[in-house]
Amino acid sequence: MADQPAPERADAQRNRRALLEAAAELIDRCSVENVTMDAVAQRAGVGKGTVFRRFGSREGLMAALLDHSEREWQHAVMAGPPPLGPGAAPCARLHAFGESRLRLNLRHSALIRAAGHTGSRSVPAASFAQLHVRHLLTALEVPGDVAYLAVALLAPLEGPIVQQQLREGVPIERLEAGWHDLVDRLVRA
Amino acid sequence: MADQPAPERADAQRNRRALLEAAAELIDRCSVENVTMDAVAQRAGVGKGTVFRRFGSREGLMAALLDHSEREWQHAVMAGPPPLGPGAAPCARLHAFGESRLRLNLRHSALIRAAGHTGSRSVPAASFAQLHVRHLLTALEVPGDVAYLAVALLAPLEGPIVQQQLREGVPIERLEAGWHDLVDRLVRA
DNA sequence: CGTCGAAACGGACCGCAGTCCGTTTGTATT
DNA sequence: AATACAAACGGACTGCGGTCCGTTTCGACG
Repeated sequence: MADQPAPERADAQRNRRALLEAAAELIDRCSVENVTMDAVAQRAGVGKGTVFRRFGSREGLMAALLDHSEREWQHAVMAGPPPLGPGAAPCARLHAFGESRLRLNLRHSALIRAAGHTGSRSVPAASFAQLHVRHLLTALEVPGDVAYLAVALLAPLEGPIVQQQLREGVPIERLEAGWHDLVDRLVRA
Repeated sequence: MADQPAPERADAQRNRRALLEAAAELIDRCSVENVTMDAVAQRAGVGKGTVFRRFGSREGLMAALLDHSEREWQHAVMAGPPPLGPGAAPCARLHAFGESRLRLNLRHSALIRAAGHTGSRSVPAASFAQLHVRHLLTALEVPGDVAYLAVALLAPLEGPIVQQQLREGVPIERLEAGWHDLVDRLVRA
């Protein structure tokens, strides 16, 4: 099999990198929501049309940015040190996984919001988290609809829900405790 | 204690109703995302500024619309026929509750998206659902952090998550089965 | 090295959310 | 009923996301 049908022209690739870099820089200077597409285009030295050609929409651009961080995290999960990475017992990994995911979703919450539904959890490297949890649950011999259980476990870690709770004054330690408790209850069958 | 500091002027109240009605009508004619604020204002026979004065933003308007349906549902839960309403055993009510909530979130998904974070679950009649589940869990003598458990149970019923699963081809019956299964596992302690 | 087609580019242009401020209207008071 | 003031109104205006299309550039091939 060949690669994707179109290997992408050289200037296009250069522009994409320039745009991502420009966006990242602008975002860390002012906040995510204050970065305009025009500003990104200008800083990258390209026309506005180019930005939209590459990323489709503002959400698309943010999603691309997210994707990068997400990949690093995926690497930490699949090849990093235990207990998050391989080498620890499935149960310990599951506990560590939730904690890590919780913090990740929190750290990127602004970006996640800006990425909307085009975000990491839709198409691309999509439900990596889901697959991983599912895998761990299987290893733990948890019975039942493991795929659904994975979704259900992950759901309360999502950015919007976590943020809402923090806004209501729930301390983050309690959210972590909740996660661990939830895992314990479901793993015991 | 008196009412809210400002009882709201008569014309203001009239305009609010007109706007909500206009919005509802336009939404059911074309889809939610095709309804513009100008159109709503025009149909209600008021200026655009008035719309924003009343509802703050497009999201605010959508949230107000949602709020109405949400209240009806709340009434069904608190005073309607069993098993959703009072009169059934707590366990049966909890099962019925999730199913009903799932369908509700699905039915209003477009509106929920349009209402963004200003939506029902933030400030106004806020986490009614959460309180109710918490109440039922307490009645069932489920031990632990019941407030967190309520959030965790509700999370996988949220619009975005449900829609994502449907998009992946999961049939809705499986989501319902997942809910019932989850409840069973958590209630057994 | 010259030619050619496809892909990328850029920026003028459009529609809509949201703001601003001068004007109008409702209501409390005497 | 007249007055006065706060609150509501309306629509011109701004800024940004997104589109469109004529022009430029890449790179494959002879």
